[in-house]
Amino acid sequence: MPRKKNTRAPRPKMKEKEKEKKVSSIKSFSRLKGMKDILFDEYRYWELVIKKATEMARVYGFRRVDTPILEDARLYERSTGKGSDIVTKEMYTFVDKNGERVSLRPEATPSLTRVYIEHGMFNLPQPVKMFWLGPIFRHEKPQAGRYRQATQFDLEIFGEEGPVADVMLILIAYNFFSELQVNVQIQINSIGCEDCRKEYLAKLLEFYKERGRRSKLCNDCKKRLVKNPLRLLDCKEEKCIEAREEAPQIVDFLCDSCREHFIKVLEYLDELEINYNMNPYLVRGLDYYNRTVFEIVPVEKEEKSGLPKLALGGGGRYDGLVRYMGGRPTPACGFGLGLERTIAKIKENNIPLKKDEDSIIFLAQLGEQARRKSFILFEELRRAGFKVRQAFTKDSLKIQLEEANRIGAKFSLILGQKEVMDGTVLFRDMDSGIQEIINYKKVKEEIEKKLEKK
RNA sequence: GUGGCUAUAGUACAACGGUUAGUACAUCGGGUUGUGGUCCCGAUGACCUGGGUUCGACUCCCAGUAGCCACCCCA
Repeated sequence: MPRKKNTRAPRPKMKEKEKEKKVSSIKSFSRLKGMKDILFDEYRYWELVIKKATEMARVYGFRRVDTPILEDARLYERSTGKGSDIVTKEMYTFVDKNGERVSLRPEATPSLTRVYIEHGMFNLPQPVKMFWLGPIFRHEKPQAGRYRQATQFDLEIFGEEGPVADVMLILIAYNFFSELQVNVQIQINSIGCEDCRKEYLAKLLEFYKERGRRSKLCNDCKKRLVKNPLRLLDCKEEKCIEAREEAPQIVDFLCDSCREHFIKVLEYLDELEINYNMNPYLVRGLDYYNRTVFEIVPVEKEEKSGLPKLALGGGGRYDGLVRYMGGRPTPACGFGLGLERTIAKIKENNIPLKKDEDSIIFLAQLGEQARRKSFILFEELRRAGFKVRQAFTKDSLKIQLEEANRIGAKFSLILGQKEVMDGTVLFRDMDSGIQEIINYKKVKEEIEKKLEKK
């Protein structure tokens, strides 16, 4: 056949082109706002992070629990609480066919508390330590590090009152990040128990009501003064920050047992050499917290950051929740941390991922007979523990070798008509391009030998 | 919910008020019908939607939508 000249392909006639255009203008779908697809290479980061989370949880004796993504809306309204934005503004809530109000879970703790109660886990040896990992949903405006579907790694300890539990959680979270080479600091505070907080709140209100002070607050804070005065403390408005400087601090109002608890926590953290910062303004947005609250924030390398850093995780103690949700009085604490944000940090730090695999052996085939034989050989090698790859759907050797190259195969085994007849296999070293003929029956031994040499 | 920025092939970017909207990478094909990575040649493939200004808009204006970012809040 004569060589094709570089004649131009005839342009499609206008009509055809228009037709095509019509076809392609059919509405196509795209992701929902704030939702992300995780594709091929990206997934390697996920494997890394999930593996680390699993490992950390297991080492410290946490056992995995999964809960449904959909729950009774009231579960969250009661536990997370109407004082939180999560419930009032951000929850995905629907009415199902039976008229039940159901919600996509916005966080893990309520479900796990439900699990503890529903399955009578107070009958298990205490404490009960749960490891949970999965998607959560919050209907917010998406932004850097904020998605409507996010993934959390969450640990909860039920039935342990002592400060060791708080510390263990903080330690795990801290190690989790350290070992992923993400530099973090723990922001920590104690918001006391119901009793001491009551006293403190009274003082706090008194303080803010002093002459002129209230009028200086931002509008949100004026509302908070009535609804949720603790939250005055972590307002980011400059004037509110100014105002709080002189405000009474809750640590000064802790009752004896709360103070002792908090001090013990801090002592442990000192001994464990965990980088923490006692932050008297940290209060957290959920209703159920008491005593220890903490957040995990990234430590930036240079002074590149403005003050508000995205928290990578947060948690604390919620001793009253189990009872409040209808269970026996049970002390508890937990934390959740965001995997998307964690991965973003890992990427930011250019932490190299381990190479996918080395010493991949690619199996190429030519012709129907050879393909069948390759299938068998492939299974044999796979069972023998070799990292084999193939492209049996392809016919052309060229394309198969391209594939071998793309995935970084060390060697290719080529099996064609000729080799089938001779009972041999072509062995190709992908770096050098050197090939040799080896006996089909001795393939495994030969591969072993070659791999050792490398 | 409020505000800012952006919108061009699969991706990353150009350009222009006026016939064929460029480049790189990716993809596909060929040079090599049993040989990849390099090289060479070729091909496929895009102006977010609607309105306005204009003789003429991908370009200018407005709106919508989407994306990114910030505030709020949080993982």
